[in-house]
This record gives sequence, structure tokens and C-alpha cells, in this order.
Amino acid sequence: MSDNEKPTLLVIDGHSLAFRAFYALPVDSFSTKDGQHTNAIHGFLAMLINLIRDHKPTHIAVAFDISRFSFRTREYPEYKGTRGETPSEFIGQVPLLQDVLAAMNITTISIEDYEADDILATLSVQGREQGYRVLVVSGDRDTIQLVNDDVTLLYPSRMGVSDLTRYDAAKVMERYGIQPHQYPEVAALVGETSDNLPGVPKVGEKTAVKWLNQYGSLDAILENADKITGKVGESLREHKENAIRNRRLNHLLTDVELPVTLDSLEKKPIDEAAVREIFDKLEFRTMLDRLLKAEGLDEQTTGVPAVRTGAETIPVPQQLLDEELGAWLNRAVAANPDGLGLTIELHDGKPVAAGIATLTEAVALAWKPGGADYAPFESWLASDAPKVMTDAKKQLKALRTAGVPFDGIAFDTHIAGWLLRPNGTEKTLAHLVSRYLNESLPVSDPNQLVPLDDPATAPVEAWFTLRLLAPLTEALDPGSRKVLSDIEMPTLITLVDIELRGVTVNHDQLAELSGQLATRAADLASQAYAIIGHEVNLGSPKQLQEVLFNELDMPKTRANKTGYSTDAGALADLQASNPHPFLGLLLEHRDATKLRQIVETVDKAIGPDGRVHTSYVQTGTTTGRISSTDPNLQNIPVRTEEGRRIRAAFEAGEGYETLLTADYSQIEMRIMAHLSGDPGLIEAFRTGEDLHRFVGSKIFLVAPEDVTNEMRTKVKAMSYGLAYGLSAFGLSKQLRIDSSEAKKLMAGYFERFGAVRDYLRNVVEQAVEDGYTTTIFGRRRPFPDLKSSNRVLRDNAQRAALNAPIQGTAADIMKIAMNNIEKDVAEKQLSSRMLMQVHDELIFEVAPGEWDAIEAVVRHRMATAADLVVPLDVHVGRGHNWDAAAH
DNA sequence: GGTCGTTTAGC
DNA sequence: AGGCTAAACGACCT
Repeated sequence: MSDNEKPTLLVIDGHSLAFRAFYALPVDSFSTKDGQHTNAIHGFLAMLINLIRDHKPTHIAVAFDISRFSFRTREYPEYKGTRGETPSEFIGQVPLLQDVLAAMNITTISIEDYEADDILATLSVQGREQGYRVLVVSGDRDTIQLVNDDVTLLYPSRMGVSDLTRYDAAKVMERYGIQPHQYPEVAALVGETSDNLPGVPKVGEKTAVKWLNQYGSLDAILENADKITGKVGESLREHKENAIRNRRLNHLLTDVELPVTLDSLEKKPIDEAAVREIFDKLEFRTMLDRLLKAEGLDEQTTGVPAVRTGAETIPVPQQLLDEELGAWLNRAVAANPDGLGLTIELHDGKPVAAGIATLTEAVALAWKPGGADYAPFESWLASDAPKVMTDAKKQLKALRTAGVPFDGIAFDTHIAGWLLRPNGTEKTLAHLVSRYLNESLPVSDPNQLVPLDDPATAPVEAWFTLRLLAPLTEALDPGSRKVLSDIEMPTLITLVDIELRGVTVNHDQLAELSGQLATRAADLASQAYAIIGHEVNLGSPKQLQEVLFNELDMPKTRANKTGYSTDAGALADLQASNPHPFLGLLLEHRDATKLRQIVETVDKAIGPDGRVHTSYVQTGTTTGRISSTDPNLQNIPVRTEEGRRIRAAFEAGEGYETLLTADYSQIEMRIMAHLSGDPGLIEAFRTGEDLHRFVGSKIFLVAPEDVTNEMRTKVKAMSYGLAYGLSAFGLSKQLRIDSSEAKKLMAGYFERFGAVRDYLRNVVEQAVEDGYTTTIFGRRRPFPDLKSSNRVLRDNAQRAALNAPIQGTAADIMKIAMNNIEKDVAEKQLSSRMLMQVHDELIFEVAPGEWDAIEAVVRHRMATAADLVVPLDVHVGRGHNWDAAAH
């Protein structure tokens, strides 16, 4: 058998290579937003991918040390004793690397009491015996002894891990002047500082090699020690025990009992979904492409329908003749009580085709509404017969816009996927198919500029969508299923309606405001330039750093990744310590430009109907809130006078009398009172007194009327911070008080409201036990990082876990209220309508004469959306514009 | 033209 | 060292 025909076994010393990678790549450049370092993982994988690409191994194993202790340390406790503490940034990376390897279906091997190199040695011997070509990858020079005709060592260069030097027998001879098997004898004489194995003093590589070539072996050298003259000979005779011990320890075991056979190391395809998920977590964005390319998978799957093991064959879409459609639908509906899959294909937001599917059949429909033969399809759409869709909102909006009646949305796989993994970023049909069906959605050939036909057509997507129903339903716990059917699916319809309505925004007012802000910004900028004597881009933190810390020589602020912070907090600190007119101008300039930018964004979003139609992203958050995009209507300024002028441009539309705003007051604290059952907090809400005043009186032991503004501010910050996992440090920073006072404040708070502390503690404990948190309506959020060995990750997860049930329950309550209001408004046939949601606030357009009716509905539905032990207080305002209505 | 980091608006 | 977001911009890379 020639070498080319031999199978290739790749064996890697995982720990040693990861450690090399750790030092080769800058640790600061590779970390996730959560603070998990990833440089070692990144470097290791880059190397592994190159190895797979270049050597196409048929079998792979990665060996890891279990600990620093092995039979060698028992024999010689000082072995490797000089090695310092493993850097904390490295420690957490190894388990994550092992997770990646598992996802790649690569076997990892660790054996108690042995080092990874012993596993490598054993594998290379077995490999050679069984006819493999073996590639050993290790950063430990002792592995040179493994090299022979069939075994090659790849040794990382000083530069890093991606550059591996190839050591075959010839290369070893060239580099050291000896046969590979003789290397340990050289090493024994010379010693190995990194392993804390002193050798024979005065003997270096040159001498050791010379002796070996002269006498043939270490034993022979030692036997002839008397013949060696001079100081070196003396040293050898004196320290020969060192050499003997070193030789014993640097001999790698080749007969370790392994838990695997070579056959089982055969290279298997990677689990793409699992790899995708973990790369996502590690924030590796380009690694997957490189991996797929190395695996030769990047083109192989294109254009070919999913035919993985167990995959069902994709049904060929049927083009039913008009009269056949009605019969097919009748039969399909009767046979599929859980629903049919439906996909509306859109072009420029308009329906152009539809696909309907059962589990075995798929039907393709061109879009020709209104035709007599089309009636069965339209009446099915309009009926309450259940439909299963993926990311239905856009499709339903298109139907509504086209004037096609629709009802019966029973299940949205996109939302179900989000409920299962609210923190996951990938919720498209392709991802769901890969995760829950373990198949892949056909994709078009990227090499073809104009694809002849899209392989994943509407009927095919409808078919995959319906097939996802069962596994997704199965994966959801009963509580989450209820959240999906009772809260999320109705919310989907509510959002379709409010997005289509939009909200009237006064362009003239915004234009005027924008002009004023632009003038002011320009004015402030020129004043700032005058002070420092030149122009500078005030919007560039980098250029500002140059001005502040070099030209003006101000003290350095908090460090960030690109230098020193220039945010508002840092500038305020500078202003306090080093007052300078430039700082004030800069801050004012920021305010003006930020405000103007918001004005411009909103203004540009005004449509031909004079209204702004935002998009709410129902699956956009991890807690259950909805988010708003294009434009974001949930962060319109409110705290400053200028900001309120933007809100004043949001008006009641033509034909409507006024706007109505309704917001929950202190909903999160009320939920906290409910969940904790704290008697003091419950009393606070039942008395109806000002919450912060009430709490302040308890903490500072004064009558409520004697609570000063200062006390109230402190208490308010404390209360709000509680649900966010605020620390004494954070509280002291926010209130600009010293941390001992902040600690006292917190202690006082918890003394009076002990159940709150108990509750917060319990939430985390429960989350650690369950692995997730739950809202009172059953919405779950997983927290795998609560068990992380990385403290930063763990602490972050703990704070998020404190917040999730509270923020999530508030989101649930608001959605329920919205859905109930929509239902009531429809039933009462009111013309007034809900336009916007800003987390705890709703904005309505009120039709002439309907104020009392709509106010009653809103108040009632918001107050009764949940049954808490404290009342849900709703504040309602009225005015022609959003700002006026808020008072 | 895409991605990352910083900053700032809201709840 | 305070939870959940979206957007804009500069800087940097391809």
C-alpha cells in the first residue's frame, strides 16, 4: 500500500496547542460581549481547520490532560513544578473548545493519571501497526521520539499555531543530527527547564549529540563516563542521576489503555446546527465558512434537496387545475385538524404566489384573487381553519393590504422557535429545519447569478413549516405552549393591525425643529473649535481623545477597547475635576446632534399617508418585550424639553379627535411586590401613597410627609436598581455618594423589605436548579451561564436572571391587555384604535365622541390583565399630540 | 459594503 | 461593577 492510499490519523495535544494559541493571539481582541475570552479557541480552531483542509485526515482524535498531576508527578513531585498559575483568561476556554470539538463530531480523549502525550504516543504506535499515516500535533518536544517513517510530527513555530513545522525523520536529523528515537536521550542529558527537569550542567545540545554519535546510546555514554575528560566529564559523573531520571520521565508510554478504537476515530461530518450554535455563542463569524470549506461542504449541499438520513422526500408541488383546488382543500382540511402549512410569497410587500402543504403534499398557487375559481382558496384563508406559518406577520400585513380577508393563524414556527430559545439569534425557517428536523432547507446555488428557480418555493417552505409543528410543539413545555397560543399568537394579529395603522407625524414641526437643532449644533461646534484652535470631528471618540488627553492634557478617563472613554459620564467627571469650556460645549453639541438625528430619522419615515409605520419585532428580545424598528418608536426622547417637542409632532390623525395615552405606573415594582409577597411593599401599593415616599419613610424612619427630595431620589434609584441586580458600587456611582453610604442604604432597604431580598435570592437559586426562569404566565428564559466557571459570565447571568421574570411578566401583562383591548374595540365596533406600544405605555387615536368608551375599555383591560396581590394602576392622559396627552 | 465599538435615546 | 433594546457614526477591513 502506498502512502497515498493509507488512511491518515491526526492526533492532537489539545491542551498544549490551545495554550500555544492563547499566547499567540492577543487576549483582548478575542472576547465575547459577555467577557468570555476566546483567543485560545480561535487559534486552535484556525489551526485545526487548516490541518483538515491540507491533510484531509480520515481519522481524528484530540487528547487533553485532565490535570497537572499524573504518574510522573507522583514519581517526581517537582515535575513541571516551575510552571506558574494557569492564567485565568485561559482556564474557561478549554471546556468550550471541547464543546466545539464535540459539535464537530471529533473525539476527545482524556485519561486519569496520564498526560496527553502518552495518549498521542499510544495512538501513533497503534496507528502505525494498523497501517495508518499518522500526524502528531504537539507543542511538546518530547513527542519528537514518536517520529518514524509513518509518523510525522507537526510542531508549532515560535510565532504561533497556524505555522506548523513538519518533522519527519529526515528533518529531525537535519535539525538535531540524531535519529528521532534518540531525542529523549539528548533531552535527558540537556534537561528541560519548562518541565523542571535539570539535566547535566555544562552539557548542551551540541555535546549531547556528539556523545550520542560517539557512543551510540545514553546507557553507553554513562558506562563510559569515566573516559570523558575535563569539567564536562566531571559534571556528567556527578549528575548522571539527573539524566537517568529525565530519561525515565520523558519516555512516553505507548501502551496506555484507551477508551476508543482507531476505527471509532473515523472522521464524521460535523453537526452543522450544533457548530453554528456554539460559534454563535463564541461570536465567531467567519469560522463556520472556513470550516465548511475545509470540510468540502460549502458547495456540496447547494441545489440538492435535503436527503440526510431519515429525511423525508420533498413533495413535488402540485399545480392544481382550478376546479381541483376546492376538492383538494376540503380533503386536506378534513384530514389535518391541526392545520395546513401556508406560505405567502411576497415581492415588494405584495403577494405573488402561495404555497399550501399537508405532511405529504404541497400545492403551488399563482396569485389571482377575485377569480371565481380562486374562491375555495380565499374562503379557506378567511375561515378559522387552522394555518401554520413561519414568521407570519409580514405575510399577513401583505394580505391585509391586498384586501384579502384572513383568519385562523394557529401556529407560527418563528415565534415558537423564539419561545424555545429566546436568546438564540437564529430563528429563520432554515435554522428551525436544521435544528428541529435535522434536515436542511434547499438553498439556491450561489454560483449561479440568476437562479433558474428558487429551490425553496412557497409550497416547499409551507411543507417544511407544517412538518415543524409537531417537533416544536413537543419541545415546548405546557407553560410555553400556553404563552404561545394565549399571548403570542393574538399579539401577532394585534401587531399586524397597529403597524398598518401607523401614527400621524407632523412633518413641518419636525423640519423646523431639525433646522433649529442644526443651527445650534453648528454654533456650538464653531465655539468649540475656537477654544482648541482647530477643527475636529466632535463625533469621533478617537479624535476627541487626541484633543482631551494630549492637547488639553486632561487626566485619563475609564479605559475602553479603543482607548479612553468620552461618554457623558466620563466628560462630567472631567468637568468636575478639570473644568474646561470645551467639555460643556462638547456635551451640548452631542445633545443637539443626537436629538437632530432622531428628528431626521422619524421625519424620513413619514409615509405618503402622513403617518409613520414602525415594525414591531415580536421575537426581538430575550425577555418577552417587543422591540420596534424602522423607525424605533420606543426610544423617542421624553426627559428634556427639546425631546418633548419631538413627541409633540406625533398627533391625532385626520378624522380623529384626540390622542389617548395609557401607562402602567411602576409596573415592575408592583410585580416585585406580588412575586416577593413582601408585606411592606404590598402595603405601599395598597395605600395608594407615592411609592418612593412611602418606602423612604420606612427606611429613613420619618413620616411620609417628611421624606425629603434627596431621600426620595435615593430610594427611587434603589427600588429601580433592585430588579436589575444593582450593586452597592453601581448605586454609589449613580447617586454620586460614597459606597459605604450606598451599602448602608441597601442594608436599610433589605432590613425593611426582607422578603424582596429573599425573593431575589430565591429567583437565582431556582434558576440555577431549573436552568431557566419563568414569568407568572409561564414564559421561560434559559440561563446556561449560571453554571459557568467563568465568574464574569456567571455574575452577568445572575443579574439577568433577577430581571427576567419581572421584565418578562410586565411584557406578558401588556400583551394581554393589548389583545383584550383590540377584542373589545372590535366587539363594541369603536372607531378609536391602538397605534403604539412603548413597553408600559399604549397610545390610541380617539374617534369623535368615543373618549368615554375607549377610556373605559383601556382602563379596564389594562387594570385586569393580571390578577396580582397589588392593584395595577393605570394613568390615562388626553391631548391632541403625544406630549400633551402625557400630562 | 460589511462589521465592530462607542455612544445615547427609551423602558 | 445595572436588566432589556435600536440607531447612528467613525474606524477599520475587504
